[in-house]
Amino acid sequence: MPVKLKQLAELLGLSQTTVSRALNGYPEVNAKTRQRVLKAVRETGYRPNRAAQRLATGKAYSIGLVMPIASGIVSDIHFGEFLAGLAEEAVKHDFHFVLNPSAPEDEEATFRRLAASGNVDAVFLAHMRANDPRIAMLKSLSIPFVVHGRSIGGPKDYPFVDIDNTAAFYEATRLLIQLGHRRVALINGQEHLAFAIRRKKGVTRALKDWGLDLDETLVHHSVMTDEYGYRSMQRFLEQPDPPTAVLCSSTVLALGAVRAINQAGLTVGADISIIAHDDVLPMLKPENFSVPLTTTRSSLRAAGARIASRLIGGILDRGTYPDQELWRAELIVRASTGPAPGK
Amino acid sequence: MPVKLKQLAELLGLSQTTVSRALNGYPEVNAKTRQRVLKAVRETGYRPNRAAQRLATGKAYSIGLVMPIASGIVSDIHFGEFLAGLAEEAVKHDFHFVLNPSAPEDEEATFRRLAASGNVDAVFLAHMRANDPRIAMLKSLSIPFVVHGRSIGGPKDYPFVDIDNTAAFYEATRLLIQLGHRRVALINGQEHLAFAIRRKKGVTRALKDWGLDLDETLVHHSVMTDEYGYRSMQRFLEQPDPPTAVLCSSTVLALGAVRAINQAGLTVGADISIIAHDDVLPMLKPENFSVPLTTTRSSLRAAGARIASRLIGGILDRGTYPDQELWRAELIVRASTGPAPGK
DNA sequence: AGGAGCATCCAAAGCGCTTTGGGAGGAGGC
DNA sequence: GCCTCCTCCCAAAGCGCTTTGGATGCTCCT
Repeated sequence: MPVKLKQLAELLGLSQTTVSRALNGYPEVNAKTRQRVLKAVRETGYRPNRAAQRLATGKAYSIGLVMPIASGIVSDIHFGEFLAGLAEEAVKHDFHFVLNPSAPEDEEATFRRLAASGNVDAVFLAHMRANDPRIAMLKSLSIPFVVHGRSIGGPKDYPFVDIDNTAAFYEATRLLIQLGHRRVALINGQEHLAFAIRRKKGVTRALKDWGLDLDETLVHHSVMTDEYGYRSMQRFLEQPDPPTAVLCSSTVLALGAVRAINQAGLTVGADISIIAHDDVLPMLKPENFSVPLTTTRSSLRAAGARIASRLIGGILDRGTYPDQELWRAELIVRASTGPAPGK
Repeated sequence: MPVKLKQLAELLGLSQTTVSRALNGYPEVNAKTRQRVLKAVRETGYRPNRAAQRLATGKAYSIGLVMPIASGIVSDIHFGEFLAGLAEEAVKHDFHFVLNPSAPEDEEATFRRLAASGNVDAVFLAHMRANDPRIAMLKSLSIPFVVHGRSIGGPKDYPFVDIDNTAAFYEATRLLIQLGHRRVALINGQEHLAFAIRRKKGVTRALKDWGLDLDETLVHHSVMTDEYGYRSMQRFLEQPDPPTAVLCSSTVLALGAVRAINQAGLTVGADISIIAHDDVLPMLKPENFSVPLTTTRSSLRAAGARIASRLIGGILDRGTYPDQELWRAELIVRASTGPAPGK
């Protein structure tokens, strides 16, 4: 039988009120008293009963998740990794999840139901598209949220955590150009997703800054699986004037691309340079590729943890966070990039 | 402001006790009264406050999930699909999840903490191995659980939902034999997993029943990704006496296998027959393969939903379920299977 | 006729926290 | 020396449900 607040108060010769206030950081309690309370908590192993807190405060201490289920959609490896980050942080604070599988067309209704149910204090949003209507919707539901990624166009004032995709792919492309590459290909995520749009923009801009153009036939958009990486690369190589370098939006895509390259009898890093974005998936480390992969790195799990942290912080009124965070990806050079052939 | 039990009771001219009992199916309430109550609930849209129920009953109304995070491990597509099934059912009953990411070596501690926290009423267990120690552990923690899959060896009396992997692959193999195939290969899941062991057993047994042997060089175990399906098939085809038929433990593996076959200039269903196990992944339908795939089918999402259903039923003391369920997979013949070449 | 026994309902006591509305006592101002 | 104003603490009232321990009639038996 776990110790309860009442017992703790008796033990300390204090009222429940004071103990509760000491624990929740209210100012009207003597510093010395607070110390005594905290010490007693440590010794007794007291943990407040979440059910009681929920009832008393009206907070749900849980966060809502709408997980997309549909044919084309990413219930993929990236989602799992992100979820792990979210959960890692949530479990520390004893937060629950309400998982709502939802077909894309029902998503709005799902969010609405979720907000109305009172079962969650906050939600998070991902897979941002251009002019994503869900941001305005969540605002109108007036439920706290944090977006993973950013929309393009539409309202600007919403909380998000994103990486600077444009900059990351700009820098990656710049490196390739500096190495002498002139024909650069891009194997990207699905065309409607904001991150894919930005990455393409980064590539385009870098090429332009050096007086080059992005050849549209060297750009493929698809679900980010091994399979599509392979197919895309294969088609690039079939072209009369194949690229000497390729950027991949995921190491998963790169896996397929590398296979296609090898199969064509070419060597990664010599005949074809490759840079991939690395979400730091534990099962697919760029350094373990037969030719270690040059990458733009930013941990998906860390993003999940950060978003959970911000959501939870907001709910508990603790800590202050910047509203909009744009993380820089690190450009890590390994062996898959080299001078363009013939330079 | 949602309507509460008290208001509902006043509205009906009844006590809270009676209304509560009417809603929770207690016998000491007149049938007519119960009907009145239910009608009022429908009209007012009353929904009991979960926080209050949690506090009053001591139940958590939530189920615990330990999600494996580690290099080799499946935070893969199959997990997402299963999770969707779980969540689909849970959301119907207003159940929450407590997601615990955990490295395999910490799993025991995680379960222990989870059970002790009182945050969950039940947990579920997956990725069964032979002699899986976690079953005994969960029993000793005396927290309700349902296993997805079955162990091999060890205690027999625990609740599970599994498919009859042995039978499924026995029947698939039998079909191949009847079609004249004699050299049959198997691209399986990881060797230590119970389902993989059983599937191999099914193949072995079928071959044996027809006086044939399973050639160990025609059996590969790996994580079930496209990539490994491709590699395995490629290696089979390089053999001096390649198989004329291959069984895959997942459509994901089959995807790679098919690619390897095509690339070798062979035709699926004519030169090489292929049967895959189909978990009914929305993004990978066997009927959409260039040559539609013959499969043993059993929906992973349905299994998730069923397990959630059983866990929730157990918590609410509602409904009775068989303790151990062994589902039969359906063998669905499509175009990827045909007579062995030269027959 | 007098209970026993059942069916049906109710008042009130929790569940374990947070929060409201003071109250005691000492410091400081005049 | 009196009043005001903090500082620090407390008692008690919820939060919205479930459940205990009766109460009240009625039927049925003997």
